Amino acid sequence: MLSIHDMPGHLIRRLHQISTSVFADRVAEAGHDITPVQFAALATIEANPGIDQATLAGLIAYDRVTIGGVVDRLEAKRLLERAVSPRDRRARVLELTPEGKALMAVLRPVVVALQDDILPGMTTKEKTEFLRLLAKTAAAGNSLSRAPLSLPE
Amino acid sequence: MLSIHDMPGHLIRRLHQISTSVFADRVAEAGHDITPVQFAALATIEANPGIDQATLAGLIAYDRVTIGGVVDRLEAKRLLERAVSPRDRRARVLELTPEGKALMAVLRPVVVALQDDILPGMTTKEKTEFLRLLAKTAAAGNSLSRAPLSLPE
DNA sequence: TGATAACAGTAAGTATGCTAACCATTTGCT
DNA sequence: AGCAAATGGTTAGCATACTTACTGTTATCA
Repeated sequence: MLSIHDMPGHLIRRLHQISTSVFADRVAEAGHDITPVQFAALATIEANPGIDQATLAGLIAYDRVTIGGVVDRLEAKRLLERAVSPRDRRARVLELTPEGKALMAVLRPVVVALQDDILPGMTTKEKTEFLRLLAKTAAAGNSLSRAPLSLPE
Repeated sequence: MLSIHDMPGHLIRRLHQISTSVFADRVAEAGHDITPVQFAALATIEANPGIDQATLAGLIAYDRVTIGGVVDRLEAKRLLERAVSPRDRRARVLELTPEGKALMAVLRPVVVALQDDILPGMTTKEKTEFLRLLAKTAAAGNSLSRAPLSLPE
């Protein structure tokens, strides 16, 4: 009898829960209030200034509606600016504000550092192997997700 | 420069996203409308009739508030019954209804079967190793989570 | 050119998954 | 017994993370 506790789906959820909890703790310790998706959005906009919301959603694998809400909140925090695209009046182009860039400069090392703490209880070797398989299966299952990763051509 | 796409936290979220998507697809194909946490709650109540909400929350590693809402919806669907505990008037004891039991009889094999599809792109050997490490790290990180797994003594 | 399909964004609605605060009840301790 | 602490549940509030449906704009192609 396969118990809930041994099912891959349940274990993945648990690990995700641990991951987001560690993220929240470390970011709060650093004195900031940013969620994982907000960080992902800011990092992607910083690397792709002028990106529109739909492309951003594809790059970080979220649906457009969720990203619309995330961008709302980042705009309210004055971390980014949103403007109608001059090339396509449907689209909104995004840019980090100076405050957004300053926050990323502070937060990026914090977030990079905490990545090492979200896979506890494994040896370095095991961690490497786990990450290899994790990347492999996430890539293989991409199209199964509701909001697949979509890189612009 | 560690990109978002290579960070463990992001990859774990992606896999979780794939996992919940596969779950929703398979359950919908079977003609039902049950979420992962609803299934976990029903399975745990079935195995522990008369369990109270707080203990249930601990067994499936959710906070009490979330489980309160999940139980609300399962009660509204007539899949379980909630009653004041005769031994502790604070607590609510939970039991599956006949409909709840019938649903579990149908759904359990579906959910067990779909577990095999949420880790695509890996060989059988890799899958086994991945699951071993997944269980290991989820156990090691249990206390880091906001809602740790808590087994009654 | 003119219909029509595709696409960007948003509104409304639902379910998770939390925090903080609160009430009622029970437990533990003196 | 009496009282403080702990516990079970709920309310309110917030941020994901979706679905469906709609508006407005752009692209396609007959």
